[in-house]
Amino acid sequence: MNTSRKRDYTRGALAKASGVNLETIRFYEKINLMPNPPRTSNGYRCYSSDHLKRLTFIRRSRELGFSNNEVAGLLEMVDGTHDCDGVKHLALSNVDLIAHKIADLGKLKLALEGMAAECAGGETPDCAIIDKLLES
Amino acid sequence: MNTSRKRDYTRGALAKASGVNLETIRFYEKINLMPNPPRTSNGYRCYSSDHLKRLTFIRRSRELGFSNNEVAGLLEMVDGTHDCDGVKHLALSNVDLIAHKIADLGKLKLALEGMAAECAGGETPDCAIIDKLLES
DNA sequence: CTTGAGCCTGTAATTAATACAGGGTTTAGC
DNA sequence: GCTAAACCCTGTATTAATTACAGGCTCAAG
Repeated sequence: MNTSRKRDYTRGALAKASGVNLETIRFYEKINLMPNPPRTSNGYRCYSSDHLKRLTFIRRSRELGFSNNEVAGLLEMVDGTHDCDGVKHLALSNVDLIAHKIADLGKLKLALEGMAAECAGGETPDCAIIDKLLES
Repeated sequence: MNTSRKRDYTRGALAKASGVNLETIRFYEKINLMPNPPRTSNGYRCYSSDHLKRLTFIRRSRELGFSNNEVAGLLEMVDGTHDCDGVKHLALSNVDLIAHKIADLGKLKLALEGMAAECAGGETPDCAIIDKLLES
């Protein structure tokens, strides 16, 4: 057994393991997303697998579009009794936001594709499509 | 007909008409997304409907997730200052960019929806979303 | 004529990082 | 045992994209 009993990480090791930038870890410490870790005798930060878990949670949440403030809220729920309704509501409101962005991007993509097609002639492009986007 | 013949806007009026913050207009001027407008005798900025059009385009593009730098590229296309080949290339590379963004957002949306679907809601002690974010 | 709204300028604060500068330590090679 | 690279520490500065504020002018209404 003894697959990984209380492995320690330096800041650099934690950065590699979590996929979070070295400096960003210190930043998260400053804004209290991450706790002040214990230090070794030489003053180096000494992280545990719990820290790795928490930091990975933060990274994933950020990648899903949660702001640092929202992540702080999620972490509070992780730490305490998590209020499932609150989490779900936050997730779904982000889904709405993303869906809207996707729809808008689709429209602009069509407009740009149309414009590119008109550019094929070799003359100065007619910006009718962009104009249309401007008017709407 | 004379629906709107060369209406002038103050900075405040332009802000209201475009939906862009008053201060942001000055900022766009500083980073050259917006031109230095003519001034009235008292030094006030004097905008036209062309400025409004351009600023609205910038706002929409920003809302669609383009960086200010990317918006600058889009505006070059709108201005038609480039030869057709350059314009077409820029347009198509932006289409790629948008397609990529759409794909990424689609993945995010699926991930969030999947997590939310597994979440029972209510005040149950376990939250599927948080569990997923905590997974090793 | 005197408020107050609106304009002007330059600078500071905000969010979410990232990048130094100028040090101290640790480890790997010779 | 010694040197040099690699890694850690701190604090501060920079980035992007705004937004806010301080300290003044000016214009329109009562």
